[in-house]
Amino acid sequence: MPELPEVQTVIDTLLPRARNAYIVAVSHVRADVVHPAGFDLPVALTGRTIRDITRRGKRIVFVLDDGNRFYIHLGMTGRLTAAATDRERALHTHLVLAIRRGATVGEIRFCDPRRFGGIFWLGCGDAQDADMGPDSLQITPAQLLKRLSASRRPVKNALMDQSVLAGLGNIYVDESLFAAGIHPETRTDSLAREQVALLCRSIRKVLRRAIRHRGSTLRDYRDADGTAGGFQKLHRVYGREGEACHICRSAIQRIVMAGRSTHFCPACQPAPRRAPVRSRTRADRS
DNA sequence: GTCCATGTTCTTTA
DNA sequence: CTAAAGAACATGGA
Repeated sequence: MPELPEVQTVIDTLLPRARNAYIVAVSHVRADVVHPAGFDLPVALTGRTIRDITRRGKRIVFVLDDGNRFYIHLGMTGRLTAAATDRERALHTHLVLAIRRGATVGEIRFCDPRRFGGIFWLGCGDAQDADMGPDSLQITPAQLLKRLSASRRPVKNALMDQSVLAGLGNIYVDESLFAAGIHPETRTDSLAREQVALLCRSIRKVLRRAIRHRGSTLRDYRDADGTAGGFQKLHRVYGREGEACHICRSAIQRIVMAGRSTHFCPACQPAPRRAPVRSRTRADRS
């Protein structure tokens, strides 16, 4: 469930309990969530201190006192929580860090039923995110224009691609396109410069607002304290198929793009004039 | 039993 | 060749 606002909220709630925490022990490691395969996480982490936790796209990056880093990706159903040692452990808990801060002890737990998430060791090298686009909270109109004009895909598909722009997922792409009044099937190479600039502002605005409301909880997502988010109540299109658009009262539509549910207002986000999304046919190429 | 789900990566197709 | 579409991954809820 976690897109940028949820990941940021997890970090914001985890940091007060984890910064400068000493890792006493590492347990409940499920081998197939650790990358690279076979990496000895207990050896690397036991006795280290967590200096900081930062975010890059949807990645939660832990910075250790020895200069090494690793990140946790929550995938679809991952949860990262701070819990009292004696509190019952959830099913599908795949990593537990026993920590001590001064006189306070506790645990950081990673739980992920579907196991689409994982723990990724980075070491201390540079260029640890070379395959990722600019962060969605920092993106500038010029950067976005450059990235989008490099492809001819529907804008929805391009925005879902983490190498184009890091941090957006299915919910916030739909919400951002609605905020910008752009139909998801619009091809990126047909977006005007001003549309891209508006989209850029919309993305940042939607994300900041979602963070303010502590993310969207549809089912699984919780912050590090176990608290649900509130932004799902403020979604304008996501999950609102058939309901009235808050702006124009038209019925919100749902289609499938890139294998994902895609929601938009047919009036506020007018369909592209030429060649919508469909794949090219033999006749098109001749 | 069916379909669907907040994500990423590998494979196949065009 | 590259770009993009599609399938696969694993679990649970409706």
